[in-house]
Amino acid sequence: MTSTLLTRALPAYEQVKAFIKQQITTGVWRPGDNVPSEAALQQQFGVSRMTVNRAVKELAVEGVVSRVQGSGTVVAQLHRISSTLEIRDIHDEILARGHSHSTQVLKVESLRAPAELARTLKLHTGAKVFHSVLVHYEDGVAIQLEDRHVNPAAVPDYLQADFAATTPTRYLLEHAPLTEASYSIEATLASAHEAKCLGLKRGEPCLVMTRSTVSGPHVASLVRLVYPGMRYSFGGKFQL
Amino acid sequence: MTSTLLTRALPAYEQVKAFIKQQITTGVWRPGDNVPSEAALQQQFGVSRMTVNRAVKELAVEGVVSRVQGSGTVVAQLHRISSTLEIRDIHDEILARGHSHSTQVLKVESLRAPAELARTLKLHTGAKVFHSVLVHYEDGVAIQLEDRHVNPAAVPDYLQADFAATTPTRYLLEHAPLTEASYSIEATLASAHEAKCLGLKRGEPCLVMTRSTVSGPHVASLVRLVYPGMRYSFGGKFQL
DNA sequence: ATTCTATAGTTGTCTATACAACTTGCACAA
DNA sequence: TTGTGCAAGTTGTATAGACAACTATAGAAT
Repeated sequence: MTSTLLTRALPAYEQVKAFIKQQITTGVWRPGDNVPSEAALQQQFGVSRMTVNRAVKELAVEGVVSRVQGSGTVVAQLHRISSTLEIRDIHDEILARGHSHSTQVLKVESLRAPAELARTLKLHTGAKVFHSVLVHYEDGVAIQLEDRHVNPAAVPDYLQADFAATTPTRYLLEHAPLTEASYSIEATLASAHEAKCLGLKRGEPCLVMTRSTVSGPHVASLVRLVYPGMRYSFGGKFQL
Repeated sequence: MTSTLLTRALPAYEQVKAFIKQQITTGVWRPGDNVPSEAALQQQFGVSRMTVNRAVKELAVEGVVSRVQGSGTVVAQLHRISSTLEIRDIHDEILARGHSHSTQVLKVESLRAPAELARTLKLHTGAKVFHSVLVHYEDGVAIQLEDRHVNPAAVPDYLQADFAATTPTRYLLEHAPLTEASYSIEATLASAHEAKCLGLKRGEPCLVMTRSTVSGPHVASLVRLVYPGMRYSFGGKFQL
């Protein structure tokens, strides 16, 4: 019986990537320095150019190096913390943490859009807009206030959904395929109403994520997610 | 003279990507559905398998589809907002916005690490640690309080730097090649001292980023960046 | 019924080659 | 001096083929 290798041989392109990353992390190559051309690396490693190309191209996608056609490859100036923020159902998210999720539906209604809301949803002022307000609980503790406006043109049956069984996020992902989204995160103080819903004292800090999603031709949804500042944080990691 | 095409023909692999994304955004293929095999797409588009492979592989990296060797490709369940958070010098960042940057150095010192700090820097309690506190101004308005602890083993000459001329971030990026970093963002209230430094009223909300960086074998730096909540936000965008 | 085996189908890696697209520097002409 | 064009070097795209690695399934053997 042959012994099993604990560390398998890395694919050739991974070895090239590892070499380049090592040169950078050890400070041999510094930001702005030239990286050898594909032809040079090809000779050095004895592999085909396509293999070298894959290695360097992937490093470019990761933001480690920067390439210019016709000119060459250099070590990137700024290192990116590439954090992938997922749009996922808070129901699944809480269950994945091994906790229980419950929802309180505060409001499900149809209303006429005031000017600013109409602008972000690309509708006319006074157009019909759906509106839902929910509080999500993790093991009985309020963790998110979800105040959402939905474009009826994109999701006509939104008001018929049962938000005790299906979260608005899930309903939207299933009924309005996502094509585009943008978000911003900021710190604010809880308003009286928000504090009451989340069980906070007035004046406690909150993390607020505002997110708008596009589905096909429509701006489908504009949502304001309020998290208790002391009980929630966004995090990420970067590794060269 | 030949007329210039405004929209150039897309590369073949981009056309394949566009087709797949279109099937998803129009709802023809839903999350969990099978994506045709590379052989099938190869026939459909009349291109080589490598070209199809590139297209689908890139979509997998982007999180649009999910692949399993031997099994096949399916439309990914959750769509990711992939936001790249850059570690960059706040000096450059402010200048890039066309504003002026100035710095006030509040503290540059060496101290003995208390237990918790020592733990995160992977040092012994009581070990020597460098400490710097600065306030950064954008057009004269305080925008960031930077409270930083640095591992002398990673950056021995940190205290000799002139932080009026070079920001700590820049100094560290140049003297301690970055290999790893992790961060977390949360909302808190400004402490009395922080409020004073940033020119806020006590009790105003702040966005706090805590970040630790690794350079080679050392945990190089632990920094706490406090932003006035009303004047700063993190944002990002996703596009299928 | 259960387990094993062969096989077909799928994705992962790699090669050798070719041409296109772009940048840069240099020689040369106006 | 200025600009034009050329050549060399570099990255971008694409092909046809090959084998490896893995999965799922159907059929054979136990």
